[in-house]
Formats: sequence, structure tokens, C-alpha cells
Amino acid sequence: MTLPVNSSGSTKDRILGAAEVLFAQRGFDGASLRQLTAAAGVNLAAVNYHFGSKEKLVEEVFRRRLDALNARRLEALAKIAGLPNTTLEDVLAAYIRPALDLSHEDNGSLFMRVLARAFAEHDDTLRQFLSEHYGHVMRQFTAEFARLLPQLSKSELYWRIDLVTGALTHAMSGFGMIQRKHDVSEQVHREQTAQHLIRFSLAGLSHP
Amino acid sequence: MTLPVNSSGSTKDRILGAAEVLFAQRGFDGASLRQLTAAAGVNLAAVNYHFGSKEKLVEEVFRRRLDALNARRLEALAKIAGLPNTTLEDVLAAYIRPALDLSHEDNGSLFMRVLARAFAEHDDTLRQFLSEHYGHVMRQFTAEFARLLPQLSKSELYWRIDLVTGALTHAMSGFGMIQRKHDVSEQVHREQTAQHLIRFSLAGLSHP
DNA sequence: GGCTGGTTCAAACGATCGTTTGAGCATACG
DNA sequence: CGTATGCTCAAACGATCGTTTGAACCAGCC
Repeated sequence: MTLPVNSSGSTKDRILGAAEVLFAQRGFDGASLRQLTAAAGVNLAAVNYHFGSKEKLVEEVFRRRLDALNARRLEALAKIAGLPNTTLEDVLAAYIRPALDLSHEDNGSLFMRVLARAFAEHDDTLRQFLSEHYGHVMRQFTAEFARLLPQLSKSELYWRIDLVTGALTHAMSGFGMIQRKHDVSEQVHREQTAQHLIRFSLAGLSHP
Repeated sequence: MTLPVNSSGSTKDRILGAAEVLFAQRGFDGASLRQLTAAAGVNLAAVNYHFGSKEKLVEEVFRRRLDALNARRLEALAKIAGLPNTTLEDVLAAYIRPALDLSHEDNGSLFMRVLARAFAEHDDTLRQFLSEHYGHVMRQFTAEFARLLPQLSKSELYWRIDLVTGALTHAMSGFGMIQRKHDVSEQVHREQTAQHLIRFSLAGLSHP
């Protein structure tokens, strides 16, 4: 309906910004290039000129944010991994906090919705793309979880990590009913969210 | 690609069956009425004749399964709610097992994918429809959780239930990496899944 | 038989989609 | 200056979408 013209940055950046918003709001198929280019204030043909196709644009939207998220998670993990006094809570914080931080920068919270949508769509090419850019991070965290939870069998550990992932995806994408109250600052709410996620995951991972 | 013609049941039922499969595979927008009617072996115009529109068909697909799921959950809850010796595990079982049972009947497992997709789509009309057909069930379970977890504040309880919901949705919709091994029977796998979900949720809900 | 109400059918409708085209414009370089 | 290069633009392309149409069919009933 409304057509807010974004007039800052290069054409390419304006397209990426508008794409992130519209993909989160209406999905990859639901957001048309005409809506997208109108919101970005650029010509329709600009998408195919700068990105080659709509599908390539989708991948670019992912890569830009996912690279940043992966880098921060691995950086946080590197500081604690393998140390003798590292706790499970530390590893969970290294996994969760970068995602929450990203959610509150720029249009980052919208990106988590985009990410959750990609999980829901069972599009194979997109899942393969996610696996390529995501797999090695999950593997490193899983290895660290395994070190700190030696009493769990491999299958038991996978199950629990899988369920933790579900809870995190659900919470961080804003699906749930929990919304920030108006009398709570964003920073306070983010910290509360982190505390809930970490303590919940801690209990789910380490119960006997 | 393949066009398996389903030739059993009435035209209406064949459409509903094919819709459940295709909506789960390609999403509500991704599955076209032409693919759908071809798979069902009926004429293209049959959808609008029997259901009025594609959107009405989507609602009908939901209602059929959701009514069954709600009925079983409430039935299971009614047997234990309010009793003095009821445990948290009993309530969780009443919530989780009907969904798992449904997943292994007919095309039920596909329906859980459809349900998860509906969560991902932020379509307001569909969310409102889900809230109407789902809200009272969640309210009854929440009341029972509150009774068995009196030490938790209301906000704390909502948070934990929200995260449990995320884990369940994730697991039951088949997003995760956990797949049934070929040497495990379906019944055994279902029981293992139930055990994992219940024990994980138990730990997440009741940790100090 | 004739008629009726419910159902199926092929065909077409208008709208919207992603993509392509070719002219137009601006800036940089010889 | 001329010309090459990178980018933007309006316009059109073919394809596919959900929906509508009107004829055809087919029971059951008078």
C-alpha cells in the first residue's frame, strides 16, 4: 500500500534494505520485485541488472547478515572453547547473544524472521545454501557441547540441540506471544530475553 | 513434475488430500490450483465450485485437522486436569502425544508442516483464524501449568511455555535434523520422540 | 419421455509475475 | 571534442496465476 521511498545509499544497498523488510513481511514469493523496487525507490530492472535474478538477490540478503552472525558467534566461541573452566552457560551465551544483538541493529530483527521463513520453506536450494554457510558453525558449537556434556550419547545430544534450536528460532523470530512491554527499554528486554533463552536451554540440555 | 492421480473418495475429499500434501511441500502461494487439481485428478474449476476460493480451501484444510487435534488434546487434558495427584509430565503428555499421534495417521505429518508454515507466514487473517481455533486450548493448558508451577510468576510461565511451543513446533514439523533411522520402526521412533519432547519440556518448564 | 438440480468440463478472462530490451543519460578518459 | 562505460529508465515479453463462464453430462423424479 504505502510506498516509502528510501533515498539513502547506493541503488544496490537500497534494494538489499527494502528486500530484507519485504521478504520478512510477505515471504520470498509474496514480495514482488515491483513492490520491492518501488519501496527502494529504484527502477524495476535494477534488480536484474545488479543481482542477475530474484533468486540471487535472496541469496545476497542471506549472505550479508549470515556472514556477520557467523563471525560474531565464532569469535565469541573462540574465546572460551576448550578451556578447562568453561561452562555450558558460556557456550550458550556465545551462541545466543550474537543473534540477539543482531536482532536489534538496523533491520536485523527482520532478518531473523527471514531466516525462520527459510526454515519453513522446504526449498532445497535455499536449504543447501544455508547448510553451506551455517554448517561449520553448528559443528563447532556441537563439539563444544559434547565436551561439556560427556554423559550424553551422541543421539541424545543431537536431540537436545535440535530442540534448543527450535526454541531459539521460535523466540528470536518473534513468532511467540512474548512482546516487549512499553515500559521496558529495549536493552532491558533484550537482556531479559537472553536470560530466559539461556536458562531454558541450559535446563533442556543438561537435565539428567 | 509427477502427476499422481488420486481416484478415491469424493471430489471434495480428493482436493483436500492433495491440498494438504502440496501446501506442505510448496507453501500456500507456491502450490497452484492447477498443480493441486492435477494431483487430485479433478477439474481446475472444482476448487472454486466446492470451496468458493483458494483461501477458503486453505481454511478448510486447517479446520479439518485442527478440530481433530484440539478434541484429542482437550479429551486427554480433561482426564487429568484439576486432580490432586496430576504431574507436570501428565499435562505435557496430554499436549504432546495427540500431536504425535496425528502426525502418523493419513497425511497427518504433512499437516504439522502446514501448521508450521502458517506460523512462519505472518498473514493476519490466517493467524486470527488459528487464534480462534487454538486459543481456548492453549488457555486451558496454561491454566493447568500454572496450577502445577505455582512458584513461577505469570510472565515467567508465559516465557517458558512460549519456548516449549517453539521446540515442539520445530520438532514435530520435521524441520530439525533428527530423522527416523531405517532400522527403527515408526512406532518406536514415535515413542522415542515423545519421550525426548516430554523430558526436554519438563526440564525447561520446571527448572528453578 | 421431459425436466431439474447438482456436478464436471474445456476454454477463456484479466491481473500479476520475473525477465529482457533498447534507448537515454551521465561521467571519465583519450 | 569524441567515445567508451556504467547505470537508469519506460516499455514490452511470455508465462502463470486465481477466477469465471457456459455448455455438457447425469443422476432422480414427475
